[in-house]
Amino acid sequence: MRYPRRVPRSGAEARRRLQQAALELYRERGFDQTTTAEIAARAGVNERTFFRHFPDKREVLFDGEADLRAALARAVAEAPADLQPLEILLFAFRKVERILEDNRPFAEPRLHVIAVTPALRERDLAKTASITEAVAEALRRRGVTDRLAGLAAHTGWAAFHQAIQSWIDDSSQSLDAHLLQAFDDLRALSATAPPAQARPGD
Amino acid sequence: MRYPRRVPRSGAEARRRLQQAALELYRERGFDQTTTAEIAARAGVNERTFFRHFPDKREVLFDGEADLRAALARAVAEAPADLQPLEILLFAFRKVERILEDNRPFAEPRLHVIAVTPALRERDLAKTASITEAVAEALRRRGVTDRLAGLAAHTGWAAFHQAIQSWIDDSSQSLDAHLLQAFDDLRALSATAPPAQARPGD
DNA sequence: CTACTTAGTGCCAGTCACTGACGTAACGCG
DNA sequence: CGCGTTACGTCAGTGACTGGCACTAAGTAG
Repeated sequence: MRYPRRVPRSGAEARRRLQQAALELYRERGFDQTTTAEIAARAGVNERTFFRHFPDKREVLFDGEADLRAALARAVAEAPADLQPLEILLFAFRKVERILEDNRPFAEPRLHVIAVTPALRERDLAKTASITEAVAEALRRRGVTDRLAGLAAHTGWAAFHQAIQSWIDDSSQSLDAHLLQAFDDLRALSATAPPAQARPGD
Repeated sequence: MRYPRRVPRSGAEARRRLQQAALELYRERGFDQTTTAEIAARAGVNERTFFRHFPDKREVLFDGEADLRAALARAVAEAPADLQPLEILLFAFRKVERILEDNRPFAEPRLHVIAVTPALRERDLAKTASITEAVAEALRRRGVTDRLAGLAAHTGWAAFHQAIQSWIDDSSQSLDAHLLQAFDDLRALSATAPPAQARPGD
């Protein structure tokens, strides 16, 4: 009787409850000190149901990354044709900022838990890599050279990541402002790039 | 009696045997289809001993990353004083190339297993992040701005990583040649960086 | 040669993440 | 109302990982 009868058996409902319960417990007593059984209990479902909705204990905090990835890939594809690789990325990041800004109430505690939990940081890095690869692929579809696409995606994401961190630390400015700042930094960095060198193979 | 009596009880010995056995089994039947008990059995030790040498089933393939991290940090610290951030990194990467080149016989199958195993790719990304952070810290110690250091480390590592991939795919050229190529690409990318923009906050 | 110390190991019991199989309750539809 | 589909509960397992304790092979001091 732990499951409210009035609630329709929607699946999405249990899913949301599990995510909420997991985030709460991870914050209260830490990721390692939380069992999947406890999460399920707080969400009012069976432990088995937890694993029907999420492949593992970590993934419960990483829902929606697929959406971000898809949105970024689409934004890259739709960017104006006359832009250079990094300009395309700046355009794309600015276009998906809203997804993060609207999600801040959930995103902030989530980022905190991830930051203090090695296992979750690992998963976060994997998600980042997945997104970066999707962005690189989107760039290639626009005709950007193979090697250059991967490099640009990594570099651009580094700036984006930098912006998000600054935004979390200093919410007095918008994420957009932090993003533009980060790309300015990137420009400064580029200005100090090492000069071309003679290669042994040449 | 599975443990040869002539072999001194050195610890390092068992450690090496476990690494070898793990790599073999992961290649033969896959990471997920291999149990830690099987690894221990092939190495001629108890399963418990496996976990005394390695914190988990993955880490057995990631020994030595700490050495690479330390070597890179040292190389960054010892780079000529008049270099710019990315020049410092190129200098540092060229200095530690040998570590990878000497290890190729072990590194190649290892990279293959990692490439086809999601769980191992995750751990690999975590190691990469750890190294990147150490490099950024080393840059900061040289007086590089906080934000710039992280950005430079990420960007530089992206080039290094790119070089390693190219090197694995095409061993006809040295790792050094691939590395110089990657940094040339980086320079080309920099040349197309988006121009400074007016920021709302200004 | 003995006693003491230290490191590396074997063995055992236990927790917990995760899975497969099977039965059941809640819908959606004709 | 019957009926298929979907989400869920229950149970029995496998395997990664841990703590505790005893044992054995060194080295070291006396």
